[in-house]
Amino acid sequence: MSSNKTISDIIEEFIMSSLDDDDFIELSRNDLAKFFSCVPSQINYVLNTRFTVNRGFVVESQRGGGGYIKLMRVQDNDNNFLKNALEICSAPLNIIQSQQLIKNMQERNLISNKEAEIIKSAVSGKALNNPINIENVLRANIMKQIILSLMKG
Amino acid sequence: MSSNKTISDIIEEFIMSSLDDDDFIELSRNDLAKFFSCVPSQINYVLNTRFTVNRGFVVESQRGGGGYIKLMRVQDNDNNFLKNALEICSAPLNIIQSQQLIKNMQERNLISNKEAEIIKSAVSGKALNNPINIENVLRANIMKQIILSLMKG
DNA sequence: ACTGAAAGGTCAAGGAAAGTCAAAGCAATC
DNA sequence: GATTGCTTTGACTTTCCTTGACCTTTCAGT
Repeated sequence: MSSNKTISDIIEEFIMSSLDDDDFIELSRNDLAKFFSCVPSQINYVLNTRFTVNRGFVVESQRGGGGYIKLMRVQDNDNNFLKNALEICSAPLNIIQSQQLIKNMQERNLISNKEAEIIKSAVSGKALNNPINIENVLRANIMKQIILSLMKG
Repeated sequence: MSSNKTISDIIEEFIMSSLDDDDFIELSRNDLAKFFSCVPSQINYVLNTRFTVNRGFVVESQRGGGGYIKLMRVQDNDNNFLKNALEICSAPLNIIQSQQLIKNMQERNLISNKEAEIIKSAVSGKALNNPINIENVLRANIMKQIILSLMKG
C-alpha cells in the first residue's frame, strides 16, 4: 500500500503538510514541478483531483509574470450548511429557491442584510434576463461562486 | 498576491502611497524609472493598467522640457459615482472593467471587503461561463442590478 | 523662426507564469 | 485479452509583465 505511492500522492502530501499550519498557502507551479521533477501540468492534475471543493479547498490563481497559485482551506463551521448549499447549486436554481437559500444564509448570520440585498440583485430575474432554463443554470452558477467566496472566510 | 510582487506592483504601491495624503501628485516619468531601475515606458504600463478612470483616477501629462505627469483622484460624490457606474453598465462589461469598478467601489467605502468578494464571484468568468459576448452583457446586467441595490441603501 | 535637447507616448516583440486537453502509460478487474 | 480508470506527459494556449526602438511635443537658446 504505502510502497506504490504515485508522484501525485507525494505532491499531495507535500502540499497538505505545507498547508498544515496556515489556512492558505501560495505555490509556484513551476517551482513545485521542478522540485518534484515532473511536468508543470502535473501540479494542475493534483490540484484538480485532490484539492477540490468537496474536500474543502478553494484554489485561486493568476497567470503571466508574477503569477501564482493560492490554495485555501474552506471554512464551513455551520454544520456543513454551506457545503450543502453548494451541493444544491450544482443543479439549476429558480428564483424562489435562490431566495430561500439567501434567507437561510441570512438567518444563520452568514451574510448581513446588505450582503443579502447584493446577492438577491445579482441573481434577480432582471439581472439574468434570459430563456428560463438558461437563467436557472446561470443563477445556480452564480450562487455557487458566491458561496465559495463566503467559504473563503 | 502577497510574496511575488512584480516591479509593476511595487511601483503601483509607491504611487498609491504618495497619493495617500493629497488629492493629486506630480510625477517625473524618467526619475521614477531611474528610481526603480526600469525603462520609462514601464511607468506608462503601470499607469495604464492600474490608474484608470474606472478606478477613479485621471492622469494628465505634458511632454517636452519641463514635462510632467499629474495624477489625480477623481473626486465626485458617491451619488455621481454610482450614477456614472450605472451608465458604464449599460454597455457590455468585460471582466477587467468589472474588477476595476469593484475596486473603485471598495476604495470609496461603498462596499466592504467581503461584499467586494461576493460581487467579484457573482460576475466572475466561472459564474457566467458563456460565449464571450453574452457573458459581457450578463456581467453588465448583474453589475447594474447590484449598483441599483447599493443606491437604495 | 530654427534647432536641439529634454521630456513624455506608442507599440510590438519577447519573457514568464499558469491553464487546457488529449494521447499515452499502467494497473487492477472482468 | 479487453476494459476501465486513474496517472503521466507534452504540445499548444492564454494572460500578464518587461524591454527597447522609434515617435511626438515642448522649451530654451540662438
